[in-house]
Amino acid sequence: MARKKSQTESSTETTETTRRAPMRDFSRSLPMSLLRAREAVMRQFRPSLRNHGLTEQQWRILRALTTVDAIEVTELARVAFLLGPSLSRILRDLEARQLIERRAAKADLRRAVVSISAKGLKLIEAVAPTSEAIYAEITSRYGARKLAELQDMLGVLERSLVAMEVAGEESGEIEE
Amino acid sequence: MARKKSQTESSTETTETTRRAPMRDFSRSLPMSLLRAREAVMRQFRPSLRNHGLTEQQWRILRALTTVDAIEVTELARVAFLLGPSLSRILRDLEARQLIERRAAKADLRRAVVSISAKGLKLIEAVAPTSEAIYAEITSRYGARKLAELQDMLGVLERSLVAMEVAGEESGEIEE
DNA sequence: CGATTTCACTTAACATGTTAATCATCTGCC
DNA sequence: GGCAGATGATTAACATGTTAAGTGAAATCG
Repeated sequence: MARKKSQTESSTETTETTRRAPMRDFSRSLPMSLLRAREAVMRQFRPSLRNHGLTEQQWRILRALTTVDAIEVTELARVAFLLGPSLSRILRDLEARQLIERRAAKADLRRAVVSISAKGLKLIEAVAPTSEAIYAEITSRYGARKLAELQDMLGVLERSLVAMEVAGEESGEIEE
Repeated sequence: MARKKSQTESSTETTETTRRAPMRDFSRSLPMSLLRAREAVMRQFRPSLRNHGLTEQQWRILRALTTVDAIEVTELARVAFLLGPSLSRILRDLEARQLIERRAAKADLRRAVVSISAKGLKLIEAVAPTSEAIYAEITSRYGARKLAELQDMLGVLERSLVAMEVAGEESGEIEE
């Protein structure tokens, strides 16, 4: 908890003008930096996905399904990084479009097991070339080594924050 | 693409086998890395914001408004990095809650000028200490220098991609 | 001027993010 | 076996993301 308030005070003089240089500090916050970077990346992919009638999340799910034979919904949510409710809706739609197949797990009827269909695979194969070309272009422009370094730093950040959450819970704040 | 199919039977311990190293390449893509990192960051802030009845976007807007006297909607969308329709809805709600004030520009009745209200300022001041403490904690955990380097790399990436878009348009694809 | 086009929003419509509640099954314990 | 609590998945409700269409005001051009 010990935290010295050092650069938190600089906001007074950062607001030197209040009219020009609109919120330099704010737009440079970490969440904003990450948001803008991700948006800049996705803006490259969205048109191609859209041409094939897929949203970004639908693509993530189908893409994930190509790497496994079948997978339970909860596990799919984890790998595709979607919350349960979003995944539920999307799976319903993808199933209606016959891009995926779903069945109940024999040993536990609560669990649903999902897999990609032949039609879904065909769709993926139609989109993949463009996507990979875009990804290659990004890698080329930014630099493969730099890109790897960036992703490494993002991974470290992610793990730092998970550790931070754990640290915050080990007191007695599990009250509800 | 090649991934050896293990087993999806034996539901109980399938979780054991399947959860290790599934789709390594996919979950390591740049968009996923950025998404997970940002989510890990925002997960730290959301509870505090929620306690004050604010969403992330509402906070972004109010926070942006504290750095200027008044600002036009389009410009606010640019700084807070929100699309017009989202901003329209949020401004409507914030205005109903009397956290902001809105008036038409004298010189151009199409434009609306927004500013934060006294009530909005008070709310910001109530939330800011916690937010800044969290941000300081993140900075401390990850390292201030490393954080600055990360944000710099994100900025470079963003500019690379903008340049990439421009390059894609300079042929004749401005057809409708 | 006056019609047309452009511009600054705003609405509409649909998909997802987010949290809470619901539902069905499962598990542990008696 | 049966019941209370845990668990997997879905549904509900509201907020935002995203693209397209609509609205009113301003700029442009004939």
